[in-house]
Amino acid sequence: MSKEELKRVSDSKISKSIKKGQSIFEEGEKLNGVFCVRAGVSKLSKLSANGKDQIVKLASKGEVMGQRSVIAEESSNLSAVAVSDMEVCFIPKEGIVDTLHKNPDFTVEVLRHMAHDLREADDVIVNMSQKSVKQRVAEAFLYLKESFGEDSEGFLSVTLSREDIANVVGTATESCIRIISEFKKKGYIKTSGKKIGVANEKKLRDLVEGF
Amino acid sequence: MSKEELKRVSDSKISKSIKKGQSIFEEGEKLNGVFCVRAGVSKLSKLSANGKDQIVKLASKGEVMGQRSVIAEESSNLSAVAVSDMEVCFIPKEGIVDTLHKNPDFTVEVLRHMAHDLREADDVIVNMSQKSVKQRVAEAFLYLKESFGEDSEGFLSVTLSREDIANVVGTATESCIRIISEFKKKGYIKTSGKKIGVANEKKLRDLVEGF
DNA sequence: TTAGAAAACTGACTAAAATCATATTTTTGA
DNA sequence: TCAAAAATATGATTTTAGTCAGTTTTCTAA
Repeated sequence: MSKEELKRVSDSKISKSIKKGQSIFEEGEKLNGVFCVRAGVSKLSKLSANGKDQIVKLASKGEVMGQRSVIAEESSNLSAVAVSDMEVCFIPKEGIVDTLHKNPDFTVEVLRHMAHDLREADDVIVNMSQKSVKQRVAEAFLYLKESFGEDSEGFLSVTLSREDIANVVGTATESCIRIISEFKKKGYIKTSGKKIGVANEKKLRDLVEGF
Repeated sequence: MSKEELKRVSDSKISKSIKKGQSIFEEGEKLNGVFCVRAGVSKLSKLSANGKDQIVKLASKGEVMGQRSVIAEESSNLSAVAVSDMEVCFIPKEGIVDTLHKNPDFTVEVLRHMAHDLREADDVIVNMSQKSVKQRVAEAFLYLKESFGEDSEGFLSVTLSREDIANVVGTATESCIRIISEFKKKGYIKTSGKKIGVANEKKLRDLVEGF
């Protein structure tokens, strides 16, 4: 499109407000379109057999949710729930499938994007299986800082509950809390209410690298 | 293409023999084409910081390796090593990129395929983070049986070393061996030399589901 | 504003898996 | 065919993370 065309399509649609905690779509649901995030952050998660949610991805402004399912013509393998108040717009399936077949450049663009997502997914697999919970928590904070930025006081712009952080990392909430306490005590991070900020990026990085 | 066109392109190329254990491409390498597997099985793995390989995918007949990197125009995030003697053929980048822009149906086909891979990757992430090592080992055997079949005597067609199995599952080799011994003792699997066969599929399935 | 609920936290204990050490078996190449 | 190397196996121990139980703090809605 790519950027321009997507923007045009997106702008033409009515944007919808979603309150924090509200669901956008559910695992198993048939999606008849994709959702573009205009503002706010959504968690994309999958329920595991033991009843825990695993957060696979966080989507923020400019990102598209549900395209995998629409393209593969499968029901969604993930649920999307707002982590903060959001603005999203909806693009119906027909328009997309149509464009995919008519505009090769757009399709290649989408393909590239998905190739990138796949690489990220590979990286997550390796992290999950080869790194300790402590390393993964450290990495999560670095990722949140890098991807969503921080406010004027150096706190992460996205505020996740401890449970959500645990679900990103793939660990028990209590374990996650313990590690957060430890990091705080060691001065790697700082907290203010629910807000968390990276205080010593180098130390966190060293930890992730295994030092 | 799609099937036909891919086959045509593929057939026109010289197929190359790869001996078991030989490398096809390395992590970080720039690929100027993709590899189609004609025969045999290859492991696609990524080296983690602690020096262990994580096997992300096993590719067999009909599967294409390296397309993610070629499409995203990035160097490969994975290494490919033959797990058995193989026949592979090489399709140069140019031909692919060209076709992608000229043949939208082909591109959509590739896109669908990648969407599918992405879903599988999401599932792996959840398994890795939410299931026990024992469950993952059980799942690995079921996956190997389902994906690559078994011989006339009921042994898995792909023979992986214990270390490779451990690297698929994301665990220490010793832990993997212990679990294999346990499964054998309980009659869930049978072995004959290096060969492993599923002996009680139901029990393995129950274990994966958490019973 | 305040009671009740939810989230965050802490401690004690248990279970799972990694690590280290070493033995045994299998494979391989000279 | 035989010695060395690699793979497989097993035991003992330690580390890591999960579970359970209970407390404190924070948030929320009547």
